[in-house]
Amino acid sequence: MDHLPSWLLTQTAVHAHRLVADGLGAVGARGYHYRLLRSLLADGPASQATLGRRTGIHLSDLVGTLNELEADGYVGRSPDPADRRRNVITVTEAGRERAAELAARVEGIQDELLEPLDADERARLVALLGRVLRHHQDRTGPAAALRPGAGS
Amino acid sequence: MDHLPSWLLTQTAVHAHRLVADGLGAVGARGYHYRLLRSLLADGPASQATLGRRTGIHLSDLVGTLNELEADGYVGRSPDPADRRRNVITVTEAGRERAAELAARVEGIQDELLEPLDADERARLVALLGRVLRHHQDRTGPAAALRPGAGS
DNA sequence: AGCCTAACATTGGACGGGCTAACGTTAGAG
DNA sequence: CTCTAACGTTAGCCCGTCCAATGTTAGGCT
Repeated sequence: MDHLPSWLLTQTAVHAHRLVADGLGAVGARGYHYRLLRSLLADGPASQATLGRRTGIHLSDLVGTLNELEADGYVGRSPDPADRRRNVITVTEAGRERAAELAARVEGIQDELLEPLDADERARLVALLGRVLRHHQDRTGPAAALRPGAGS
Repeated sequence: MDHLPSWLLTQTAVHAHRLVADGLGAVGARGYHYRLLRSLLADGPASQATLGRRTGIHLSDLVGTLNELEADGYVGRSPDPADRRRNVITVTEAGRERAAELAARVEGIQDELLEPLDADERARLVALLGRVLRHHQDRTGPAAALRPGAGS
């Protein structure tokens, strides 16, 4: 059991996830909040649909998460005048600060997570994981993004 | 986002998990089934409590999972004559075959998961993950196992 | 103009893995 | 003989992921 790559990966991820969830949970946030704020700041305001594509968060989950962020005043939801189907999501000033706060916490957690590894090893691990991840994203990721026209 | 170790780890784990879940799901099994059968064959029959400690599966989840395995005739649940609090879990012959079936599937999936990596890189990844995992297991694992008397 | 398809936002639900809390039973130590 | 602790079970929560169905709006095709 303890040498199966899939086991190692998922179990280590459990710990990583717990660290992050605890770190964010301590200030009343969770992963989705961070992901969304990040994406909004990095790539600008967007409709919920495009936001979902950018972050990989399901549309149905976006609704609730944005409700939370909106309730706390971190994002604004305004109907797109050019296309009334869309809600344009923007980050407020408070959201900017919130993003910085969460980013700092998440950043600090990386160190805790990789504590037993030195800088070189960390880089190697990141590189290896990156390759595996990209490989599988290329198989299922884009397909999911273009879901409707996937088959063609 | 795409360089944070915790992100890489959890996202890659999502893919790994999906591969395993699909592979096992195709024959009506899931991760817990495999874990339990493995542990029972490797380390022998055990009570549910010790089984939980060995596999890291929560006692409350064990109940249902063992119900499933028992219903399919893969394990037997018999009260321990020496300690009537305990249920001794044993693997049936069908369970042995089932374990082999699941092991084969899981084994095959490792290749799919690590496809973009050569043998050397796979070994390195496994080694790095193993170290990180052990590090965190030593911090939270035993504490969880000894939960009741943890503080003392 | 009209229709029909597709994109959009939303709701309600499911699932798997991990967890907590509570309860009754049984062992075993004091 | 009592009191503590381990055991099994049930019920339920959380987070992240995903599916199905609904109603609305845009836009292409005819």
